[in-house]
Amino acid sequence: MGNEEWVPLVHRVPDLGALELLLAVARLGSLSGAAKHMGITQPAASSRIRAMEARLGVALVDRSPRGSTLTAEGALVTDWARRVVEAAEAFDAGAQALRGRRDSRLRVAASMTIAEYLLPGWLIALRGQRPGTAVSLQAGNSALVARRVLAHDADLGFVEGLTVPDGLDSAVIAQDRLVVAVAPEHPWARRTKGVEAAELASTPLILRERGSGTRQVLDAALAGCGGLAAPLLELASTTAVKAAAVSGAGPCVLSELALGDELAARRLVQVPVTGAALGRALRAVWPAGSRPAGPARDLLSLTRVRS
Amino acid sequence: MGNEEWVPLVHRVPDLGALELLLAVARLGSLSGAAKHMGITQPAASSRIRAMEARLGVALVDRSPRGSTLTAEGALVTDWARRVVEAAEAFDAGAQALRGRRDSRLRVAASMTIAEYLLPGWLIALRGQRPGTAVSLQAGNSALVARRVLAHDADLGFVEGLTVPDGLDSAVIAQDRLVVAVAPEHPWARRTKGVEAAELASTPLILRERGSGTRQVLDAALAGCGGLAAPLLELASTTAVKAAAVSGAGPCVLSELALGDELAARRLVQVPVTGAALGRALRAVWPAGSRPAGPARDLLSLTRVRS
DNA sequence: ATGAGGCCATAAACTGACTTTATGGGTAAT
DNA sequence: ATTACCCATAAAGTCAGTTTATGGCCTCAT
Repeated sequence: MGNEEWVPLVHRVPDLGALELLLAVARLGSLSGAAKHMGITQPAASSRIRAMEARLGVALVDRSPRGSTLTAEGALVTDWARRVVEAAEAFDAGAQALRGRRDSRLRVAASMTIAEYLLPGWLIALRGQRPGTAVSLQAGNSALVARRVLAHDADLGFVEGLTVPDGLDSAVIAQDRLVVAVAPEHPWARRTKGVEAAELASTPLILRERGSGTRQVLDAALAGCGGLAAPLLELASTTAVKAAAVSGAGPCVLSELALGDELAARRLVQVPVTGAALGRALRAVWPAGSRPAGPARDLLSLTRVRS
Repeated sequence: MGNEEWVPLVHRVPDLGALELLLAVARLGSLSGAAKHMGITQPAASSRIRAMEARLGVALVDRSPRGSTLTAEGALVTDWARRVVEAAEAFDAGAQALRGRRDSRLRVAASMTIAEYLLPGWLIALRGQRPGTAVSLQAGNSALVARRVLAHDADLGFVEGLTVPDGLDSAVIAQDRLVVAVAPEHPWARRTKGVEAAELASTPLILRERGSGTRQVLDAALAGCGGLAAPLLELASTTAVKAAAVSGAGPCVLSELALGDELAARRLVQVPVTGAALGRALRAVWPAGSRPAGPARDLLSLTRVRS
């Protein structure tokens, strides 16, 4: 992250409106159609696409008197643009949930990992099938989630701990797994067989602070190996942990959900672990006895793992 | 994708500059520091953050005379913003590679799936460790990649077929897997045991067009089960296939790389397949005999799977 | 062929969001 | 107290993106 000569991204990447416009052009097959879809005029769309092509230095669309189609490069750029726009949609879904504080119809409480990585996608899906639903979101640790749900301050909760808090019914919605990851230069990156649980337990690691769900699972999994060594670093956020590991400080342990991007980009390399169960269930929870109904049931059915 | 009343995303999501600024505030702990980092003045940063808070309806930062820290909601929003910015960085890395046509130092040819989903991440990593390297990218099917590499029009190629084209050396860089996915309402979504290869082979599927690497692997894997039934739909792009499957047209088969987002958001549900090997190796290729050197070697070492 | 209806490009005037410049008030450490 | 951070506010400036207005090109149906 810490580059010397940093030119802000904004000057090199078209803005979200332009990317969205490009997607519309790809889908509708014409600039004027895309313009209408976006609520702007045709010359505006033409100018924006042209500006984008100039900035990227590549022709994106083939214009013809009966429509516009993507060039080969345009198709590739559009695919990358789609990922940006989808991330923006997830941002929007989360932000909308965060905004609707008291008065909304479905109130959700979720642990950090779930709120960060899974909920935005679910909310997009929920909006797709029940467009009217207003959702509010409260994020915090498992104890907070349990308290909210029990007090009926939330209609549905999502937790990632090992145990279900008392007074709540639950359903497993996904399996998460803790993953050990190191920078590509780290000796562990070249290990064929990964590491034994005992070696992992005796190695100083980069971890989330004590009390986080992640830390709790790791403690429990390595209890049989003499417990965890003193941490190398203890950081407050997932991102800080990743950044430290990427910079080569040492091995880190995080949810595979949180490590997806880093592993795909090879900024970090996964190290297999033998002899310890690092899996954990992600659960939806609700007050014992009362089965979720209405919007809560809709969301639950979107997330529930079938088995 | 086809909503009735469509308000463009731009009006609901802050622009990339604002998101980037928010990340800078989170990292540096002050508005003025973030402003300097972004090359704007402190009042501009203050105003932008304020505008973003007003738009989202949530306080994002706690301002104090000795710095600004994120609120709890701000931390969550920042994590979502980070995903948008990372997607934008991937866009930029890809776009830069696309722009540098003839004259650049490292010329890469890659198949569509790899160019879409993996290369941008690798290029970000490459830029991180060799900032000066200019990369150009050509995307196409395996045959085109092979031709480019053989003709020394590309220094390094990436293919996803079953076989390595003649005259090329290769290294496996990752394992990909074809995944069968259906809309959550589809009967297969509730199957406990997934589907048998024979049943898959006899079911009309939504597929990429013949000749794509994906299609080729699927044909080969199901050859033993009497071959593939006539496709339900045959579409030209990964995105079109996903859209058709999401809308409930039927089961689709795509790379797990392409399906990541849809599976996480539960727009599609994965169906396990028994009795067929749907894995495939993703390979880097280069002219036989000549081991990659210089920037090509750097990129290769970033992507290579350790084993 | 000829007119109608698509599509896209260009030019000029307009608008507003974001910016800088300029200033003031607050806290903490020397 | 002085210095050095931090942030907020107000007013003036700037530029990208917009609309309005127009024209050219192609295809299809009459």
